Amino acid sequence: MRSDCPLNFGLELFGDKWTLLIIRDLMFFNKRYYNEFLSSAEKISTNILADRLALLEKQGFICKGKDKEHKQKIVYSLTGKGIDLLPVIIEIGLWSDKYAGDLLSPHKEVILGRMKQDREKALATLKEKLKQKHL
Amino acid sequence: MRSDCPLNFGLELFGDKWTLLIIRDLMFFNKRYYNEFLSSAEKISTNILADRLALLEKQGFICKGKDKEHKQKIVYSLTGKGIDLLPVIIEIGLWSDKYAGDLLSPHKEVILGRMKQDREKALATLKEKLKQKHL
DNA sequence: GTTTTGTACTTGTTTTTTGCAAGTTGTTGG
DNA sequence: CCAACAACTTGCAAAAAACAAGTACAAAAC
Repeated sequence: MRSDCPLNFGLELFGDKWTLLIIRDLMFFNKRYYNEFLSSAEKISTNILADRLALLEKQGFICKGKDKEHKQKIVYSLTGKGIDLLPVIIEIGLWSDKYAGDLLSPHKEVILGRMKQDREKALATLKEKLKQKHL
Repeated sequence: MRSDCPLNFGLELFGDKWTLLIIRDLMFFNKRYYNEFLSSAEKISTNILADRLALLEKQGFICKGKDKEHKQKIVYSLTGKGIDLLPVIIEIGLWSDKYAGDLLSPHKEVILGRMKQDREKALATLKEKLKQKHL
């Protein structure tokens, strides 16, 4: 580690252009399989995806599971540590909503709109849903 | 841009290991000069610092000013767009506070403690102070 | 039951970014 | 005048990312 600063601690773990996008896919787009992450809009390359999934699992943000029906499939899901990144992701979203102008998807309002109305409640509701889906 | 997702928008601008640390130095450590950023705990290298300062200015997160007394010195300060990254930085800090265990500086509690007590008020107070110092 | 497809990767190569050391240009205090 | 300072720039080696292709094994199709 480069320092004992809390911000730096987080940045060393997920301060790059890809890691939080994988978490987002798990949180908001209900993606669970390798191929689903691969086909996201940002077009992550396969070696980077494999690398980040391994790192995320190693640090305990996500965990791997077996699929009952399809033995060859591996199911990825969030841990509590991963779910707790929700406020970080939401704040980045809110900042972008303020400064990106009309460059963003119109669908953003579904989530961000509620956050602007009542942040604490909207966060709590979303976190509960994530816990039910993932833990 | 890789996509029209709000999270991705933010990550393209400050999704790396260094950019937010410079913003942090401006926000919490009252750093204003090139050499001050250079001497932070994380030891950024000089070419990366120059590159990030140029990017941050280009995107309107910070602005360059002249120092009255010392003509050779350049003063960096935050814009409103930069100040609005405060919640993002705080959320990363709160997350780290929860998961880093005892790896973090004890000084963290000065800021993070108040955030846990009354987030909205603490954020508003800090933002006001930043506006007075920078704008 | 054998070929084909699907899924989760790995490997190799090129390009880009980072990290490190040193050099450059104008400033200023003595 | 001159050494130290401040804000960079430049050059090069190392690491990481992007791109293209290949592999191993399960399952579906024929």
